[in-house]
Amino acid sequence: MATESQVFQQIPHKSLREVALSAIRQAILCGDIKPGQRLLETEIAAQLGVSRAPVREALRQLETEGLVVSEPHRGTFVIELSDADLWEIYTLRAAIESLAVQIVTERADEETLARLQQAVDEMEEAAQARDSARLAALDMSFHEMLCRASGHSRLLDVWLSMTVQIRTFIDLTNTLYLPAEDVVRLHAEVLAHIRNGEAQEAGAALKRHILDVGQRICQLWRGDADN
Amino acid sequence: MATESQVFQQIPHKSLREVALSAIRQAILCGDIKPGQRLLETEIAAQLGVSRAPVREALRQLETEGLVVSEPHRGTFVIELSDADLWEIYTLRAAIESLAVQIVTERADEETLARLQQAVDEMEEAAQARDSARLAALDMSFHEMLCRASGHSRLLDVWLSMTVQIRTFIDLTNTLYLPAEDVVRLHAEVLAHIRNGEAQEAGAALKRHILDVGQRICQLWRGDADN
DNA sequence: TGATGGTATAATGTCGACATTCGACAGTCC
DNA sequence: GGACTGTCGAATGTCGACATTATACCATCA
Repeated sequence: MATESQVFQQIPHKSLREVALSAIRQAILCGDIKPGQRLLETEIAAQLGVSRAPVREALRQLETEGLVVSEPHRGTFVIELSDADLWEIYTLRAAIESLAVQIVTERADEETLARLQQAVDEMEEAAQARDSARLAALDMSFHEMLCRASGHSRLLDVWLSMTVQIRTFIDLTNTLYLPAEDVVRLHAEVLAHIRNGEAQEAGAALKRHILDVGQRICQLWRGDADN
Repeated sequence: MATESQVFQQIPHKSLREVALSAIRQAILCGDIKPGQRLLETEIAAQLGVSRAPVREALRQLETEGLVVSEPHRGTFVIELSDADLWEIYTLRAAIESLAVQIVTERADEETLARLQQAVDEMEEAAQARDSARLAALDMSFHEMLCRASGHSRLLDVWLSMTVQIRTFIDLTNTLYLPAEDVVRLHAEVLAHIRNGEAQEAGAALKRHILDVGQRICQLWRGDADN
């Protein structure tokens, strides 16, 4: 390279497949397409103004991501989550996030700690302001930060897949499953363990927290199912 | 149904995409296609006697499975694993298999226990017969059984993805990374904990075992890299 | 001699059309 | 009237062809 430093950022080269992928995923997560609903390749292609080929490839990818299921010659459908699925997702999240926080504890740099601390601080504010939507968003953000900070790309992939599946079920960033004070306290607790270098304790605390939320969501699901 | 019992077995309805998927995956795992090697859609399609469409979809699926990577307009390549990748895979395996064995401990039925016991018994035989290939295969089989017995489909998916990636690197069923006696002993230990209902201990033992093997493989990789 | 620019080639990205298959509906027979 | 069977429409599965783009090679020029 003749240029001494990075001057230009890479120009984003988006294929139609990637565009279709994002569009469909967002439509599902926004709730524009509901769980169980059928995804018509022809219609999606027509709406996006592209041919069926990139749409098909995007659907295949969404299938391996676990957002949709498809049956041969029958079509592709948005997943419907049972309580067994919720159990799977939350137990898996508990296991991998526990690993993530242990890794973070062992390698945490100042910047990461500062960002986690900032999230907790903002949680505190949101809790006092009774802004539960913001609090829920910060909650998710804290967990995602942990997974990213672990530098464990496969762990992050699994985490993203699980949370995306959950989002088809409910908008996690808008609902709280714990009293606001508890949310703040539990995350502050984990962060304290990270600061103290207590990897085991941090992992255990986070695991308990996630399993607890999972149980509450399962209970809520059963309550909804009665309707 | 007019027929009283099942007379005909289901006709296996395999789409060309699935056929291509299996064929390519097996070719990679068998070592016919080596890590880093380019996968030409046209050539694969020609060899399989199909068009490029199902081959492309199969490659996309292999990509999300983590077996290949593809760059826009450049092509698709078999993954090459660095020591960082091996570290990711083994730490993740340790975390999820630990979860799997805890679940199995809590719900193990007699049949599952019997099959696990049989695997350990056969390990014992293989160890005494100095049949390391068979021992390695039984080892993998034991771990896979645990993941299947957990009834946790997402956990199993992640496990399969990780082990498939590892197999592009080395044929796990043909190489041993521990003395034969240790292999038998460690698995027998885990099984004993399962029988005793000691979920925590079973999980911890399995986690140690996997991380240990992971470290050995990483060391081996560094040794190989010097060549 | 080295760097720059153009060109050829080959692979991927995308498209429209045809083949295959599934589900529903109507017709027929008992 | 009920159950089986044949037909029809629509969506998916597959194909071959064209468009786009990256790479290698070669000619040109300072």
